[in-house]
Amino acid sequence: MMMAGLRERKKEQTRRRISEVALRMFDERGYDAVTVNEIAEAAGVAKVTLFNYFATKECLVLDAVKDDTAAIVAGRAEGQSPIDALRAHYREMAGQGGGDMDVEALLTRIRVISSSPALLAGVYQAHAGQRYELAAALGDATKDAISAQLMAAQITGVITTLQEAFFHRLSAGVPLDEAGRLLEEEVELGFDLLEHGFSSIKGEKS
Amino acid sequence: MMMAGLRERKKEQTRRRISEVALRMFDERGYDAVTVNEIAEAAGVAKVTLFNYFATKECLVLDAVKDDTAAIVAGRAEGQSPIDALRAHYREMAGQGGGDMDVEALLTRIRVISSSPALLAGVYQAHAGQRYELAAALGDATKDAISAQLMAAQITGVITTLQEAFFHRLSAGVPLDEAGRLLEEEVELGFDLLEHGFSSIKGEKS
DNA sequence: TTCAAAAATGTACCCGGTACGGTTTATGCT
DNA sequence: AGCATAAACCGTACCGGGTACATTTTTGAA
Repeated sequence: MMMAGLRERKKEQTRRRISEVALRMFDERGYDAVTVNEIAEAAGVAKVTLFNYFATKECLVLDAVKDDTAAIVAGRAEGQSPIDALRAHYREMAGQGGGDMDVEALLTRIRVISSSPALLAGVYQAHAGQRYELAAALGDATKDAISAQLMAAQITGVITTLQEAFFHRLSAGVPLDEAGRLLEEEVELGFDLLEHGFSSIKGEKS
Repeated sequence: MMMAGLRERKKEQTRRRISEVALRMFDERGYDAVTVNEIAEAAGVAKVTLFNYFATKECLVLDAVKDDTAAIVAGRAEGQSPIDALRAHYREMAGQGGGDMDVEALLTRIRVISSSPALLAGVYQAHAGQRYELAAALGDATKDAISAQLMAAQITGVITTLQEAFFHRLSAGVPLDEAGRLLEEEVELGFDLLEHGFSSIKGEKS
């Protein structure tokens, strides 16, 4: 009988502990200045065990971050265009301002990531992965492969940019609800750009 | 008097030798399977010297690769829109099929890069850097910062995708001139997408 | 209680990259 | 030509991330 084991719970618990300890240490002393040995010791495990939970040092910070545009496109309602599905999703997401998320933890995570070139590189890599997945998901609804790839690249670029702007504001001290409101506007702007192109706002310099 | 020294020539020569040796070894045995010690030994220099020429192992392959969309935008003709300048540049580039480039060397470079996750990560990082520079260059011509960033992200995405498709074809054995012809079409497609949006080709499934 | 599987561990090692101190070599000046 | 200087080069030792391996501890279930 597989009774939602105690084992599994302990594992998740250990994993969380390692991750939290690491994030706190990174935040206090900087990503590069903290060694995995120190993290392991502080978390009360061996180095090998740490690498058993997290494949790399980067993963200690980045494993918790994931976006899944491809899934949104693949799971869209019948007859809905991919771009509409994505716009609806991010519109809602911006509206509720994240909702159930732990703002404190998120902020330190952002702080750590954005102050480390190595971690930023990891983020870029993740984006590239998303781009490929999204292109595959778009493949069915577009007339050819290259169009799907081009659209996927543009969409991923826009979403990435929106996220960055949002996080940047949070880091700068803008309150969550105000950042959410700004994000709502920018989501519309971004998706309008995707749907209608640069020519729709060309030369409208304020 | 700075008379184009023998020293400088030797340096460039050494640098090239290291780079060429490294690329060949990577191509033969795989990026991860070759150590920098081996490269240094094969090139007849000390490991320290190698790292004096190339900051990291990645740089041995990636230092030769660079694109400069920001410069194209910054140096565009009076009254020309950024997007027009970029389209013109890549149109011409595709037309002459690279022209003076060494196809053989380029191909092995592509082969090495695309078969190594570490190198691909480096490429993605470079793209991100380009995105920031392009956003800065676009900043003057757009109505606000976020629009510039969104456009830069879309443009970078499109150019990246076009490059990837082109290189992918070359790797697959498509002759250079044919790949160039296909690229020409796709450049127009990509920039049309940027200018007029997805709605302009929506539902045109062939 | 007992036993097999899973998890954790310690050790030793590899590789990329850096610090340091000493040696060669080109260069510019006399 | 000869000499001083600064640049390039080198060997060595070291650090930190990551892995292989053999061993021990823990855990779930019979």
